[in-house]
Amino acid sequence: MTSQEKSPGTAHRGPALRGGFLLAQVGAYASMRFAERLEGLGLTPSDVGLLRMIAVNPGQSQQTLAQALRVVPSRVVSLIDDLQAKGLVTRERSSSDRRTYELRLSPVGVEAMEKMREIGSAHENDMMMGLSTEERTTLTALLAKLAASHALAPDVHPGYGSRS
Amino acid sequence: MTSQEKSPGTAHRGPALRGGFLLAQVGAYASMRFAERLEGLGLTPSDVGLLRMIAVNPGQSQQTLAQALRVVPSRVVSLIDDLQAKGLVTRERSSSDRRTYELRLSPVGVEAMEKMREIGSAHENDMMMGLSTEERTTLTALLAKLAASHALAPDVHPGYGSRS
DNA sequence: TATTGTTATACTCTATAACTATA
DNA sequence: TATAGTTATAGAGTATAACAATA
Repeated sequence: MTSQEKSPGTAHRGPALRGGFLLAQVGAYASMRFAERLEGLGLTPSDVGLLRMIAVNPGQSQQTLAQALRVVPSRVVSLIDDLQAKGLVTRERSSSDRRTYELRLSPVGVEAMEKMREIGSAHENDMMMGLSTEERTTLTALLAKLAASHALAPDVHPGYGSRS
Repeated sequence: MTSQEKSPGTAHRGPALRGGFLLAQVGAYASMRFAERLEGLGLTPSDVGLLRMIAVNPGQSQQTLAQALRVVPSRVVSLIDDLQAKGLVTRERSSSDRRTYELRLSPVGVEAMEKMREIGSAHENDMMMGLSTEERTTLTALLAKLAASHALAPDVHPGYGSRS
């Protein structure tokens, strides 16, 4: 009903091809919108992921983090540098192995996590706006199933680097 | 059933928060896998999107393309430079306005489109592997609904640049 | 004077490799 | 000798701004 000129481009390609593209398209859009919301907080999506990893597993070393995120250790350095400069994360030399740091959220970091949760909630509502409650549940379940079938780690966004 | 140590991180956060993250996570994964498949063809996901826009609307100018992709014109220059260097796209001065080029696929470009279609199809199957036929249909429909509700252009992946 | 395409430039992100301190 | 973290450097990707040709 919308094709006025000769332009195809709207309704070509069968369902066999659309799913992968839609996944990438909607996913990139979701990331973009989330990043926009975070700007107000002075954080990037990477920061958020990192903070969550630290919150979930306090005392972790940078190496451990690098492996979990599938990122090069030097990348973690600058990421944590930022977070520390913002006062969200503390680095403390481990007493058992003084080569490593123990990473923890500062009180400010804990507050930031709370704000992030609110932002995440608003983002979720905004993203899902067009779907009914039941549809949201279905979509989330299907996405979770897909994530599981590809062995995607529950909390790791594969967008920290290009390292496989 | 998988939480062995004290580590949470698997089952926290209610359904109210997971959808947006899953969208971004699975979407980024889909993009990554698609990019990997394209490497064999010597193309990037951007190239593919561009080729498709040109295939759908032959004779377009670079400006038109830049607007459709929401990218700065200079970006289109280097993107098309690449495609032309690979022999996939032709630039021809428009006879009505000699400032502009008319962009078209070369015969090689048309062949490449065919290979891309195969790659896309294989990618789709791989991505959806974990879902039944019915589930795939449901997921695709829900994603399409989401895309429509956010007014995402049917064929434009929002990943060409940072320009809103 | 306005528009299309181009070039030159700079900035951001990320990886690689060499280095220091500790084990 | 091996490992954690760091620094320096380089490459890719992308935007901005100045510019030439055409309108």
